[in-house]
Amino acid sequence: MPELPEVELVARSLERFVSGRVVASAKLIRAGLAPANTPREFARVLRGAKITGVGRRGKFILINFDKGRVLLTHLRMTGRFALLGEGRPLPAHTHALFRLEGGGRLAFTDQRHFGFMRLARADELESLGEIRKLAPEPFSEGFTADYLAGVLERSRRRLKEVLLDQTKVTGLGNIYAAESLFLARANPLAFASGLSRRRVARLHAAIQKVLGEATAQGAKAKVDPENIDGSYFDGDEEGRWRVYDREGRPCPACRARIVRVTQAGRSSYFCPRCQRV
DNA sequence: ACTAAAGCCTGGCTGC
DNA sequence: TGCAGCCAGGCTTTAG
Repeated sequence: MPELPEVELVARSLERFVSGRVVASAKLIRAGLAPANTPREFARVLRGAKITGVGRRGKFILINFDKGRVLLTHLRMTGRFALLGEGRPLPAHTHALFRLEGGGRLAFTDQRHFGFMRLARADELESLGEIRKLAPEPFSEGFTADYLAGVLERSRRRLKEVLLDQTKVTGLGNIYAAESLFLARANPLAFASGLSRRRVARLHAAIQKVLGEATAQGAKAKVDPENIDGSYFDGDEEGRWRVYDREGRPCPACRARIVRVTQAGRSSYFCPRCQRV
């Protein structure tokens, strides 16, 4: 159920735990996980392939192999990896399994079957539909306040819907979008094109602050190799988010009650006083 | 081109 | 307690 900071943590964890390892055998257990590949191709290409590094683009994890191959993985809501020691039972909902030379297995599990894999040639990565359409990374040179202003100006949708559109801004999901809007004191229901230039600049800064802080927290997290799902928070859930999932609770800034509305089929949370339309 | 709504799945929680 | 209905941090596809 990860957004950019969680995906980043999963990528870094995989880098740490399995980079340099060689796949002894790979099995696509649920073929629908990787619709662009056949289970046979999956097994054939990955057998003997060495994991040379693990990266991230948007919410996609990129597992790079020698032989010029890359495995795109999207966790969607419930995808996760598990590195299993010898003799450990296979977790429930395992949809792909990689046996590693020298011992151990890497399992991809996904309770809700929303996750996605695609084995591709590294040289075609940028041309793949999944990657090509993505907006600039939030911490790249391309993601400036000017860029964001342009995107918002041209949209007829409401602010939060644009923030969730990965072709406009990458990495935000429902939670960090809500938190970013709160920090920027911007209303999720406001029309994107109506935002003042000043507020766009605040929103741009808020997105980087929210994602940056979460990513930094993730970098310090202790990760269980058997449960690589990007979770990094080990504190008291109360107070974890400023507005997300806090309907009826006091706004941390002004004590007004947080409101929840349904927007594009998802919950949006905001402070009606701090985040006026 | 753009946007809105339905659809993909399973499981946990809520309210009757 | 049993169960229907709702909800879940994502994205694609279809329809307009």
